[in-house]
Amino acid sequence: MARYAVKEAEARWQRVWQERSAFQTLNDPARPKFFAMEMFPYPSGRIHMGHVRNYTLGDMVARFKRAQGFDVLHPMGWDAFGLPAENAAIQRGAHPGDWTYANIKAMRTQLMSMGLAIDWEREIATCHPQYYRHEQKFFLDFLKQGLAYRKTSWVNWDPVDHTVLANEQVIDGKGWRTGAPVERRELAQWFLKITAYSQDLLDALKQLPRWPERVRLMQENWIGRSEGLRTRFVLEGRDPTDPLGAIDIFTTRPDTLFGASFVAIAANHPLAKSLPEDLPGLAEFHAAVARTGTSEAAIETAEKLGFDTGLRAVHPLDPSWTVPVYLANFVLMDYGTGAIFGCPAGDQRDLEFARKYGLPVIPVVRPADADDTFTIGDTAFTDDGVLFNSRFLDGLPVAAAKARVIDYMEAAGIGTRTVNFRLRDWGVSRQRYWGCPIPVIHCADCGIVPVPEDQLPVELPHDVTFDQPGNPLERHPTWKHVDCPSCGKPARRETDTLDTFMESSWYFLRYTSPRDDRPFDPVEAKRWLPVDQYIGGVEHAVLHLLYSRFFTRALSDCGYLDLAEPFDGLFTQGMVCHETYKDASGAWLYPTEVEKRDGAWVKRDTGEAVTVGRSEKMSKSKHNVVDPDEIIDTYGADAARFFMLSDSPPERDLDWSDAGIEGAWRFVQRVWRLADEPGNRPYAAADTAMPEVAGAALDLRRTLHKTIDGVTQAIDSFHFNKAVALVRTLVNLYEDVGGDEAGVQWVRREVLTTLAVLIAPMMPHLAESLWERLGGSDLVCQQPWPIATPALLVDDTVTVAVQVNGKMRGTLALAPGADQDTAVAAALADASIARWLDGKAPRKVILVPNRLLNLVV
RNA sequence: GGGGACAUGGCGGAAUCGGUAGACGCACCGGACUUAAAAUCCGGAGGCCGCAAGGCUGUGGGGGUUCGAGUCCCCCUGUCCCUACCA
Repeated sequence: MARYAVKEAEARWQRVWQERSAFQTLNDPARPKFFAMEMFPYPSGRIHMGHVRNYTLGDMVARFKRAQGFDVLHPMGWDAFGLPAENAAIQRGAHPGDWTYANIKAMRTQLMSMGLAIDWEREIATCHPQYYRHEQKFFLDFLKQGLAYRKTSWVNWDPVDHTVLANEQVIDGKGWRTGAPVERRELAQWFLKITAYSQDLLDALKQLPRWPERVRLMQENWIGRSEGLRTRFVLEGRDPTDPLGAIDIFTTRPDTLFGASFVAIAANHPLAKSLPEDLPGLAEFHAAVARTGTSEAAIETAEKLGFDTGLRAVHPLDPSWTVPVYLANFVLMDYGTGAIFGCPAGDQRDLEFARKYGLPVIPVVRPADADDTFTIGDTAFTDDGVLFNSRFLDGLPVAAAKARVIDYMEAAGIGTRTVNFRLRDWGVSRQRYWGCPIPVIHCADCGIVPVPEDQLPVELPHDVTFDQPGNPLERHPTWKHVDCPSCGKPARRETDTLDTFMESSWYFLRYTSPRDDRPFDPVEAKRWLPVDQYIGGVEHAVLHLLYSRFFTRALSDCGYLDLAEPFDGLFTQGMVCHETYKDASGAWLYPTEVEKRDGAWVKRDTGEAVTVGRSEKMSKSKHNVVDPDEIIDTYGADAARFFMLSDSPPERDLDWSDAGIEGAWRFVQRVWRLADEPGNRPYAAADTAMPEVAGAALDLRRTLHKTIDGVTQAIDSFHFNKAVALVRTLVNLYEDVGGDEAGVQWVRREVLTTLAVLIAPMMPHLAESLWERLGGSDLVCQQPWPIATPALLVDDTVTVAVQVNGKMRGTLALAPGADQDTAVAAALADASIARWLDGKAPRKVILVPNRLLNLVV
């Protein structure tokens, strides 16, 4: 039996598509536009299964929309700056630029072998000066608009290598390369004022109905709007007008002010920095803080530590009441004012702190059904309740007490109702080489001087070395030494580069006119944006997507465009997982190193027993990866794509398995045989007039049109696995219908030609081969999407489920739309149903037309 | 620590609005073809009881609402993702 020669066919169609520029953006204003975009890859060197899934999903949408008549923009590019290129330079001696461009070349070839309907003429790489020069211009605009500024913040510092480490490079508090305990250091860095848009970024989430609910929720919580009170605790014996004479605090629980037992400030609060360094225990406290990483998880899970400064602060509502002032490692300078008041009775963290340092616990809110003898044990009371021990707030519920105390304090001029956001400004400085240079110059006399726009781009120097740790830009003999553009005296270039999230915050704009001298052509951007369908991993749910939303607003405010939201539709795909394997020594094994022999997993070469672990996200560290190249080489791109679309819904994790890809491959072969080997299932020649279609032929035809309808809806709603199931069901029925009457033959041709178009977004190469074999004109990727005939979507009879007292007792075949009396009569006439009624008449009847009949006796 | 999700046969999943649970596929079992195997084709199957007809039971665990719950509500358990310098 002749197999479908997958490799030859796929290579041939890819060549044909390229020769005919089949996927070039049409730029046809008569058609509605559709911007389909997947998250662009980091050029690591080889595509992985996550990429295959992402681009398969995107290609499905792009090809489907193209068939539906849209002018589709479906581009590809490279998120080409980043840490791995520098690691490669350190480990292998390769230049980050050379390494990156070689990787792009290799990965482009791999992506092309997937047969994606991409307009490759719009390809971009963010490490190219023609890309990042525009980003530098944006930075200068942000600087002018006050959206970029400098301040100090903490970084992870490796004391041996003398370099800044990414959170990822800190493992159990130690530097990944040196193993030395990481220290926190304060460094002056560049920030973008994303907080200027906090409220707008929050409000606009409501206008993104085509985003997953969970992503909107995560962003909402990330922005973290909270309403509360800002007030101050004056330090005992100090002048309240002195900047260090009082502590400003923000609280969302002003109702619990009468339960205050301490004030806590961040370790890097200005007041903390003003303390005498020789206070006993202070150095130890700071050392402990410095040992904690800078990540949120590290800070929040660290043991709560405090240091009593010996200072006392006066309660804002009672001049005779003072509380101690502590430094605390859980108070963050970036949130609110960097200082809190502690009410142990109403906050679990405060309670633990109070117990640890022997501070009083004054209960101020009690459950509504408790009396004033209510006390706090080892759990703070954080629910709604009634105020007590709280003077003029006594007896009020929490919400009323909040309003009352804020009103009182505003009237007295000792507090302000304030909105606070958890969102912090975006730190964009990186002390690294392989990123976009920040276009400013530091001059001893003039301060920070922007690089004049006619001198952009500030290009990275190519001649850098990675033989010693730290930023090569710092060590470069000449690069950073420039004359001040303002006064002409010797000055120093900024050696920090930009966070790589900067490049991904505007690449969708560049795609609309990738070779323009400007960042983008405003006319093109206006036509194409927003992106109609953006597809990528849920791991980007907060950061990348929020930064892009901010960037679009910031660019609009700088006059580049008039748009707030860059992504109209968002889809977040699940991860690709695979079983894990370990040998007896606990070393991870690659799937290619193991095999199943007599029902047990063993190492392929030695036969040694292998432990099979649960399926986890494919990762190099656990070796549970499958190489897409090998899969495409063995089974073809169509089978790989079809498997990616089968079974698992796109938003869920997908388990890669050999059995799954083999099943997909078998289906490719099976579909091909339908057309190539008609055998006892002959189909009509092209242009045959329609004969009478009845019986099995009509059933098949009805199924075809239901399939068209179902597949269309399934693709529209991202239920690609259901689209696949419908296609398979159609093929199953096709194979079940025998005979060679004219009607059957005619319907067979209708099914096959329609099938070619329906599967084209899933298995584009097979679809072309099928189309060609059937004698279709042009290419199947140029065919319009089929439309179901409504009359063929309804059946002669419907199956109605019959329940007695809510239990399934049988089914009835009824005419569509049969009324209650007809249905009940039919049920009573059916002995297998009637016997459950015990001869009684139904007391209540529930009919769901065409679906269900429930008789209650 | 905080935030977000998920849980249905041996496995991945389907069930559009609260209305026939298990579509479709994988694995498995039996059969055909073959010297044999592969491929292909035909048939079977949630579990328990039963020769069968059929019955009972069943969507992580516990409770509730309803004529009817995988779906809605409350509580619990487990797993995964994100947590601001990985991208």
